[in-house]
Amino acid sequence: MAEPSREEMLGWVERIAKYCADTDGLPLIAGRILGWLTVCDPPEQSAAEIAEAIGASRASLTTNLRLLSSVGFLSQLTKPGNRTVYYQVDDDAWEKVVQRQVESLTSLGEIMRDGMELVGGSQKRGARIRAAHEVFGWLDKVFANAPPLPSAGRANRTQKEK
Amino acid sequence: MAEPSREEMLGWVERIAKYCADTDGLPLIAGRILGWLTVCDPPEQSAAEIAEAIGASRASLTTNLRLLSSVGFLSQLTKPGNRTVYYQVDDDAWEKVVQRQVESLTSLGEIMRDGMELVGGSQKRGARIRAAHEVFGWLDKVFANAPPLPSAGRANRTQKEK
DNA sequence: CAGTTGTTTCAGTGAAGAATGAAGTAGCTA
DNA sequence: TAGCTACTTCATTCTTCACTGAAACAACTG
Repeated sequence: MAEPSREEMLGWVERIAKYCADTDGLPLIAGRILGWLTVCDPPEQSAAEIAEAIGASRASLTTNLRLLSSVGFLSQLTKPGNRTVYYQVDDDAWEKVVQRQVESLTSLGEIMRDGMELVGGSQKRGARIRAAHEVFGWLDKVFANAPPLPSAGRANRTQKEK
Repeated sequence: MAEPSREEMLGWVERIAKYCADTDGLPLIAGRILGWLTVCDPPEQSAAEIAEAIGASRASLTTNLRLLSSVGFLSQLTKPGNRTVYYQVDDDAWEKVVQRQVESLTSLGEIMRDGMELVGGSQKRGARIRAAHEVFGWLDKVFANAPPLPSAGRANRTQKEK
């Protein structure tokens, strides 16, 4: 298996960044960081290295690394006798992305439930919202029947590497 | 069942609008329109009526009504001997919202597949992206096992009311 | 042909926020 | 203590975009 070229990797990173920006409202640079850290070698990288790779300023890196860490997508890693902080993506970062999307749908379902209560689902005027509400009932069912997430099998060995 | 007060309705509309703006990147006013049309009485309303209800300018209404129509969330309705155009939400508008979210996740899954191909999922450096990829495999399975959408039962009787 | 009504276009305003350079801070080394 | 080096904060620039008022437009009525 040939090593991927830097260009190929950056192309892929850019797709990820675009996705994050478009659908998650994340800053472009945050998306690039996330993308880069999922394919780079080695997995842990300093802010400076990342900045160089994706072509962003250090200041931006500070801001966005904090953002990603606070949401729990990244973990930090320090090495003895070295002031540099290394960052790496959590193994289940992307799972969190998915979970967040699913949860947001769930919350929309709750709003619909409230709406139905508000206008009375049985009346004529409730037809539209009743249709909407059914969709979320369907969604609930889909996830109720779902197999457990893959991460359930993986212990949370992220972070701790004693 | 008591009629909901205008205030209650507007409060609910605002929740919907916030959701749409936050997670779908829709303009606030578009979200308000969508929300209002989901609970208003009667279901079909003129641009002027909507503008009055949600407190927006007619110009904004034009813009956002076109936006919502182009995405297929609204349908238009005219009455003989009346120049006014009435708008109403499609019965499956909210289903489309859900579908769009799901599709966006699917597309993310494709990006991950490409990424794994890029770095080689078997190598050490592929551990992170392999974990990500598994999540999307899981997602696929979840929807593969899913019951059909409720709209499959409902004929598309929107639009046509002969 | 005027007059009325409903809708659309257009240019402008304001606000939000991404990204940066430069200055500042903190920790290690000699 | 002086001098690096890694990182952070701050103030600023720049862009984007929702929203609006005013004017233009189109269709119908008498």
